[in-house]
Amino acid sequence: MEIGRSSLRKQEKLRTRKDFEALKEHGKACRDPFFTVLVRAAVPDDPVQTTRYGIICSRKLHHSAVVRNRARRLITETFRLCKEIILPCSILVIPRRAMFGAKQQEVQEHLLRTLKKAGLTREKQTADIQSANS
RNA sequence: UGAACUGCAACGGCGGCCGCUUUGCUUUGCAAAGAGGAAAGUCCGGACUCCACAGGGCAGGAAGUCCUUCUUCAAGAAGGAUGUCGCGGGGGCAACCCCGCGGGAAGGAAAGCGCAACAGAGAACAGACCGCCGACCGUUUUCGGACGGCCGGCAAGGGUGAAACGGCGGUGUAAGAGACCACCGGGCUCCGGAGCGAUCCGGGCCGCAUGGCAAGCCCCUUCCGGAGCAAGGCCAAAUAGGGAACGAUGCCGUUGCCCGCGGCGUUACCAGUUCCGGGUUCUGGCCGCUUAGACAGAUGGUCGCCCCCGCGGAAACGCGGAGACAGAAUCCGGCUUAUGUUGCAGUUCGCUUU
RNA sequence: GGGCGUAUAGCUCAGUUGGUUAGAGCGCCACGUUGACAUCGUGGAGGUCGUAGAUUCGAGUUCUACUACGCCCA
Repeated sequence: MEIGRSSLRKQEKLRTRKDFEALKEHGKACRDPFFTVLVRAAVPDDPVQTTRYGIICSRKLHHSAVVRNRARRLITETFRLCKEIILPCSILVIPRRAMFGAKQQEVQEHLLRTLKKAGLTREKQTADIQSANS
């Protein structure tokens, strides 16, 4: 597995209002200085077992659309680069004000640390693959 | 040559790797296209769509000097002109005049209504506080007059105010006053001339009687039917089958209101029209929808080089930093607001040289 | 995206056709009353009227632009 050679499709995004409401109600919250993450393990009866993500970046966080767009794009890019080492689940990321102005590497660092805290990274289970690739 | 301000124009360039949206094709991929001057605020106008008509009146809204051009329903933009206001300079005792530069929601104040606090005697065809003058009475007297009271005349001086009912000099008078005169200013539905026109110039008349505010009401001229892509059209699914109004001098729609116009039918259940409620939902899909065209929302991430700045260095170069304001959602045009760097042009100021 | 509305004391609101010093209730502070508290009484503090510009002699009020907050739509 090599990081940086993956694509994202529409199926990997949370698209309906039901998905967002379910995550807001039943998701497990993990807080970070950069963002709040709501995670929920994949539905057992779902045969696809994909990792799906969503972002909430409302006008309340920042009035400038440019700043909000950059936050969204950085998070999307981080998911694209790191999706192979994340277990199948639904992730909802809500950026916080401290994240505005950060670089992509910093966002990736914070997101992986938060997901590792939640026990959703594949690092331990696939340590041999990681070492073999590196 | 430097600084400040104003206006206009362009916005980082190239390449590697990974990736996103749409379209097309010979479909495990390839090719093409992919944010702005403000995309913003939503302040205006138009296109477009619907409301079975768009007709009339009232209300409401927008614009407002003149000419030309662009545009053209209307707004709006550019250039020039006129008047006004502000600043600077000059003239004049002053009122005011002349010249230069600059500003813009620049119609009408003798159609009418309204307002002007406080101060001040008086604030709109006003006004006698301090004053000036005269007659009479009283006291006093150095016989010039002074003081007090009362009656009357006077808008010249002081003082108040944002604004005090033309300015200045003279004649005149008891004192004064456009009461009268010269000059200046002002007004006129007067006359003549110039100009397409706003308007200007000259003459005459008016002694000056009606000054300010219309981003107060209002009047005049021109224009505007209403709502807006969540407009609207087609298809599908689901829920409910509940409540209210309506029986033609009635209800609903059409514009806020009226007229007018259109729809609804008579057996009171059913059915119908409209409204409310309920259900579904980022409306379920497609069209509208775009040589960018999304519908959890694409136009990105990272690396290298060249541009810009700072430091070190003779240089090559090394290190660090910065590239503003800001992201389409039916489209187009205008206005306003946010803005860094570079280039060009204009104005003002400083320095140097001739 | 489109169409509207509001902003005045810590809170909820008044403020007339522009006019002197912007008011009311609750709250707050001090004093009195009480052994102490509540209640009550007296007094007081607290306002760049959301921001800036314009009109005017003079803007909470009129006009323009901006900011913040809120409501509606099929």
